[in-house]
Amino acid sequence: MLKIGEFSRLVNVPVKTLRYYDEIGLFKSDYIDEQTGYRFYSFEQLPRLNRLLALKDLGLSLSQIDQMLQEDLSADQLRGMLLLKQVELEDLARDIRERIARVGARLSLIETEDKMPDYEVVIKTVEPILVASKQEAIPNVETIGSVMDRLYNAIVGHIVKHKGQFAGPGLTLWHEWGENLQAEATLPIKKSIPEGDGVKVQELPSDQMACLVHHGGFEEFPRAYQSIIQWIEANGYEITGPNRQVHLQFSPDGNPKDYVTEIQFPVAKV
Amino acid sequence: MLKIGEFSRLVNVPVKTLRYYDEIGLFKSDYIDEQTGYRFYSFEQLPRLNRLLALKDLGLSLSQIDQMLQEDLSADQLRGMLLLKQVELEDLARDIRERIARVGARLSLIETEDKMPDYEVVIKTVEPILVASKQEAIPNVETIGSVMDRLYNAIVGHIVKHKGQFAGPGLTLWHEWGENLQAEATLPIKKSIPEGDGVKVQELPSDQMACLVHHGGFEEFPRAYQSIIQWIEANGYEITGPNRQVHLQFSPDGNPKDYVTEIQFPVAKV
DNA sequence: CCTTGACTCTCCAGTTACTGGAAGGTGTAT
DNA sequence: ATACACCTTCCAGTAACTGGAGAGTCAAGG
Repeated sequence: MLKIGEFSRLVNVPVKTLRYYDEIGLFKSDYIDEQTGYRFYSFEQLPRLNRLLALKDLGLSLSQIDQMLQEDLSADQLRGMLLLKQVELEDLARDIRERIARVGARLSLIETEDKMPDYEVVIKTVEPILVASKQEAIPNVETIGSVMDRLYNAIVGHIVKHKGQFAGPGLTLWHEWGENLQAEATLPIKKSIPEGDGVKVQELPSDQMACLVHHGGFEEFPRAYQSIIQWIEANGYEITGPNRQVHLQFSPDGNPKDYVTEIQFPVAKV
Repeated sequence: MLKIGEFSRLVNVPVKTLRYYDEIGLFKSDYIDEQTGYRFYSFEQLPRLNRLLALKDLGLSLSQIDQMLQEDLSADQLRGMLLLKQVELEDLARDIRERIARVGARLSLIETEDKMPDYEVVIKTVEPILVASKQEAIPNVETIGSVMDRLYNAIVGHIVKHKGQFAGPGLTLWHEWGENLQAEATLPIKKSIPEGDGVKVQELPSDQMACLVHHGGFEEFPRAYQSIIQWIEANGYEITGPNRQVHLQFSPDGNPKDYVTEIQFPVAKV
């Protein structure tokens, strides 16, 4: 019989921890002196504790270990739990590899700019959203403003006509870049309304998005776009669809300095 | 101005979490209505929150993030914190790889034996320990018992002669295997005593040990040795010195069934 | 105007696997 | 007798939330 301190030294487990395991019933002392309350441990307990430590070493939680230390567990059940843990660990390993890559990307940004990056890109999953939308080609860049005005006015008119309810800030989808630029103006609505007037009603799907918030007018967009695209490449994602501009703060006659726009690119891990 | 729920949806962060960040002062709401206590958030706060989320994504703790969000941090300080995090993550990644390997090793043990292994091997660091010892060659295996008896008796005699105090169970070191087997019997002592009678006094160094506890007589040792050596190989360690047998429970005239012996091999990661 | 339902508030408890400390009892060596 | 190491219980704290109770707020619909 060993006192807790002796046993602690033998197995290299802190006294506090042994008392804790005793308390939660995971590993009870062999015998307790009723007078003094002193715990006593025996050598016969070593195999159980060693198995416990070995399982802990694998990264199992104490409650899982508690289950696995039950005598009547079949080899198949043990196998199952270990396989599960293996998968879990591999997921974790992947997570950490990605994290290391992200830290590296940020470090190299700091190296080049000698400060934190101007734009922060975050990955988030957007909810599906019901919208009324209208699409049109943009012949050349100067006309963007007027085309968008026209599109949004048409949609607003259509929604009002059908007594639809608005459900949030408008967002613009950009379908094709380069020669034939296609913009789709959309307005979220609460309930479906009939289509017509060139206005479509659709549910934008839930998707994983790389997002960036831009404050200010549209003339500074190129830098923002460059940042987000650079980030997407540096972090091992690829663009999987049309990007969105969410007009969080916007009014056609407001001060462009106050505009707040979120740029979103649907992405997937390469 | 957005209510907490709207802001929560916008940034994809649970309301509870926003309140928590507010409470700990990491990310305060822009304005609080004094009547209702409602929190309100503004678009201007998005950059800070996005930076926060990006840093969290790197695996930094909230208090580290809090520091990094201070405006007046130099690029060098940022770099330092990120480099630190990088090292930490790489350590963690290594840990997890090893853990995956251990889970794999245990799974293959279960595959071959269809149950948990008989012996559990644990890695622990042993404390340095002062011992009186005597070494001798073992001409052939049959004589082990008598030689060990003689060695231990000699050491006990020497310690008693110098009024030394015993400090724990004896342990035997095995120096050379195969042709010329060398055994060193040792007894821990509290304070140093003079050498003599062929008895050496030395401090066994602290070391990382692969350990296994065996209950019963010596005739079952081969299986125990086989288990521990197999484990050491399967888990990517190598043996770096003489192994020890710690005689936790032993008396020359006792019942061998009650013996408890811990077998320890000093090891290092390959 | 009243009700309903969606939101919001604060406060408290629980999560994991311990760790630290206080206050008090026990065992052994000098 | 008195140190001193060791043991006991109980309470608090860790990190980053999450869940729930109980109560107040707001907008829409009847």
